Amino acid sequence: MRLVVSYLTFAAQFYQFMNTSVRVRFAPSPTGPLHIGGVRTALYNYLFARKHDGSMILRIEDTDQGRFVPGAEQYIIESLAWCGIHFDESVVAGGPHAPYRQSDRKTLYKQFSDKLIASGHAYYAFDTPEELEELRKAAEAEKQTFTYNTSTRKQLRNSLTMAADEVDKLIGEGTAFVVRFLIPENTEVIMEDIIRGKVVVKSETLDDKVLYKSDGMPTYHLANIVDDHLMEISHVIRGEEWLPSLPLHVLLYQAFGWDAPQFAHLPLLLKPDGNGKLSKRDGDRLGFPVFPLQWNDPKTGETSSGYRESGYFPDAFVNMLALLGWNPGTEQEIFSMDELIGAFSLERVGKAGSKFDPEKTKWFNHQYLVKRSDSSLAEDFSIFLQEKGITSDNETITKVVSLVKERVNFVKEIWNESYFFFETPTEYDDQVVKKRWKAETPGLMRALAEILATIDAFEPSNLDEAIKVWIETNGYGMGAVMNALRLLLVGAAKGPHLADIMAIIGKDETLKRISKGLSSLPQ
RNA sequence: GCUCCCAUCGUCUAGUCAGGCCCAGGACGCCAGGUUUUCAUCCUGGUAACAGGGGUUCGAAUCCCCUUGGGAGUACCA
Repeated sequence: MRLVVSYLTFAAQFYQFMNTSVRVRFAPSPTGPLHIGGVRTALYNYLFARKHDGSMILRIEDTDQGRFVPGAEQYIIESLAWCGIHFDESVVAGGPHAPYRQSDRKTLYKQFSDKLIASGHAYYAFDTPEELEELRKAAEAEKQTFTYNTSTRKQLRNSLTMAADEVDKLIGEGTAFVVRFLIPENTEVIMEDIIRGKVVVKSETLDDKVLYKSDGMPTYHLANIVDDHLMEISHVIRGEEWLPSLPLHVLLYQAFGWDAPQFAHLPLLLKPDGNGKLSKRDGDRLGFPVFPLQWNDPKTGETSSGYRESGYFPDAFVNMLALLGWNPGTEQEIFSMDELIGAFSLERVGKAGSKFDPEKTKWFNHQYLVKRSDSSLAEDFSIFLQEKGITSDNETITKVVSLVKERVNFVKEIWNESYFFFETPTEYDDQVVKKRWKAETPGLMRALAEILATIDAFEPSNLDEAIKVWIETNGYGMGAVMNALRLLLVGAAKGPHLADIMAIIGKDETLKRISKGLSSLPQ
């Protein structure tokens, strides 16, 4: 007969009824830069917390001393801050459950490991990594997988197979040991996931995971459960890669006699082409950032590009990420953080992985760029101008920005669409010359220059009117005149309305460009 | 291999829980046309999907089963 174990305790359900506060955590490991999948997990946690007036906690899970990467923790904090994801409790802000870095909580975990041993839910194991490695290899040679579980633990060196005094002796001598969880036999672990529904696993397919390492540190599994319990986490929202660990975690809560939080396992972010989890290499290969901020690896010296440095607005980036795997069920696509908070629900998170689309990400940035005020855009753009050694007044830059912003996705692209406002053309596009610069054009341009010279107020409306009258009076073709004029003023077949260009560069510059062009182009 | 998860246009997705309103809607991309003094924007239109097979049902994208495909996990990593 199977013993049915369900983590779905009444208390967990009561969180809703009792209006007990929602408390969620983002718990990254500082082993490198946080990639956009991690940012999305943090974002969903944040949206959920804010939506329910709950608390958002940042906990650093650095129980693997061998994988510590200097700067990674700071990177994570800075990245999330850039995204507008703020924490109520964290290594920086502190909080009622401090410390929030697991390495700083090290001494805490042993008592919980001991407790599990005392209650018979865990045991000591003395097998060395080398011995286990050998067993794995041997199994692999026979196309099998070695698993430390019900079927093998009776043959291994642990407190299940050894006499109590021998175990005591070994430990007393300082022999290295780990603590393993004793997976119960013949049990069905029944789990409830907010996104996936009911998931059932037979306990004998699970293995006796290490809870406490020989270096005196807990593994992720132990530390995670202990801290989530101690920190009173109500909902665990994390990536789908953790789903296979859920049975263990549920069993752990049971072993401790604790109420488990509710779980929600998010679908993964997949590479844009083909299949598989999005990775750093995909970004390099396909030319888009996979990290929020630029990252300089302290070990390899390698630099990875970031969304911030690539010119993305944080709110556009967040908006894009929010819609990857979640949707509001309406046709709205542009959301501020506050709107996301209002609309978000875990029930509307999909189950299937989402392929990341760099093109749509650019579209989002375009939407935000167009929406941004001309003056704030001008402020950003003037930094690019300064770098190019170009000086111009704010009013001009603002006007220029307003004329070209519809055409670009990024602030840095404004230059390509507006350089001719700041620089006199030095060369003329061959194709355009061929197409627009006819034998009669020079005469036309000279005559036009004379007309323009008589206009004092270089305003778009005046210019349009004067040119129109002149063209109509003389029976010229609008295209013949304007395209040639554009060639002289811009040097290419591009740019906004000509009168707007002339009004901004002014009368002197306009006339100068015409005469300069006339002297360098064929007569 | 084993365990678990997943499956609608090229991509993100609506619709699936409560079967008919769906010969499947929106967005990105792409293509065409229109507006325009250029380019772009913009507007209009188009392209394009229920993985396959069985059931259940008067009726299935929606429910069930199988197959196929994809993903994740399988460490003294998280």
